[in-house]
Amino acid sequence: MAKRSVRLSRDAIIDCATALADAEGLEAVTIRRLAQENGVTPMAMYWHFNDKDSLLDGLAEHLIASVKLPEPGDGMWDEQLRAILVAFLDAIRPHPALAGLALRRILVAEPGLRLAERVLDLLRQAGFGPEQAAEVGTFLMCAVITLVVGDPMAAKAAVGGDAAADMRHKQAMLQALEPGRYPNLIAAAPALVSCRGQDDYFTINIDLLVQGVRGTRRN
Amino acid sequence: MAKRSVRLSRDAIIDCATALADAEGLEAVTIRRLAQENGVTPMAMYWHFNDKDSLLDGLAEHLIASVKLPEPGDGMWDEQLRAILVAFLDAIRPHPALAGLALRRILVAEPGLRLAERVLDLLRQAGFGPEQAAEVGTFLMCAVITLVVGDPMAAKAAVGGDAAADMRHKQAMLQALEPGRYPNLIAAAPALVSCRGQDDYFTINIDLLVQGVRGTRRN
DNA sequence: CGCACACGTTGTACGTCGTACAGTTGTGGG
DNA sequence: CCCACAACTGTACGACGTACAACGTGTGCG
Repeated sequence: MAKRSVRLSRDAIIDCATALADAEGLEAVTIRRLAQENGVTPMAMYWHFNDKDSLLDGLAEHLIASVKLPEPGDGMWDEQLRAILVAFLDAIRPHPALAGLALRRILVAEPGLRLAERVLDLLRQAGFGPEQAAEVGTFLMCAVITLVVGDPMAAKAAVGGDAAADMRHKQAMLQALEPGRYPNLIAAAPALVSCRGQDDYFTINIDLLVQGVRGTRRN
Repeated sequence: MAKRSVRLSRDAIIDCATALADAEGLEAVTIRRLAQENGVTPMAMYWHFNDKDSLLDGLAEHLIASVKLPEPGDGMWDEQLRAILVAFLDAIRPHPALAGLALRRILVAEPGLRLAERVLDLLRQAGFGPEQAAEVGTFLMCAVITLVVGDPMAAKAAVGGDAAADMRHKQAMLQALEPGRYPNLIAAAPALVSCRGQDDYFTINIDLLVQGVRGTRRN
């Protein structure tokens, strides 16, 4: 594709990999493909990254670094918590193929540490002890990531996989179930196949999480 | 390893793959490895499964089928909902390496359909409309799965990866952060590295989810 | 009793992946 | 000018999923 202008840089590779993942899914992000995309030999990648896993570390860090944390402000703790979760969500939503990488990588780089620190701080304000704040905070961040990775758009890339046709097919399958046994599935079929990726889905479930924290705290 | 006694069966392969994933992680579950484990040629697998993806479908279905759904009983909807989420959690906790497979496969086989139907039914009882029940129900099941996949035990298999040493190292790293910037991370360091996989973590966050549903419903 | 045939399995081969190891260049500071 | 070192190339290996065709074998029918 593109011949490199002067030199290759770690950041350029990460940007390229991010674009590639957005366009064709995470499985398209391959050492060889990235090299080709930059007009370079596969082994050239290993100058900038120790191995593929550290490339993925870099991708996750870059993704988490794009979170626009709101100022520590003065609102209620629950409003601030929602704002942080929404900021996190907004950052990862454009990159559903990469979101899963962050699941086990939040605490490995500085941007994730800042995010986690803010979340823990608010949970402490809400009355949680250090251990419970750790447990709830860990889950909250993982849950936000899960909101994004379930997106069916992440599966569109596979050899021209037609996502729309797939969804139509799935909905038809649900509505063809035995009405006696699965009335709710049939009634909810359109929403079940399309809800992920829709604004409603994100707002109602972020709400659920914040309400859950309110209902779980000790004071 | 093991020579097959008489013949190979789809179920035997799935059981073998499950055990393999539990022992060495999902990345050890490979067509060739499975064949070798059963004293058979790799291509023999393709008689029982179309391709690797349908093998993974089978693994996910088998996992979801192991959920011991409580009887539709007569308690409050929130108690019943918790019971179902706990049943789901209990089924997938022994197999953290496989849990992630279920994320996008709940609605593809019968056991997942039954689980989803029950969840939707209870959400309708709680006052949600069909669309909202679909959105919340989808998220609830994904969230329970997320509780399990974050487990650090899933990363132990890689070439003799010493999970305990890894956790000690991570905790030391957290506690070595600048105290001025990351006080909460430092205070919660022990819990942050060990909370996943502990009973507290699961119960408090299942609680959070149920409380969240209560706080989000319309009536 | 024997034979055909489908079921289950084998053998070989191809293309892709990550990456080890050693060699080669281009460029900037002495 | 030159040379050291950062950046990159070339070749090779083993593992992966799997296409395709050939092979053995147990079972049911004549």
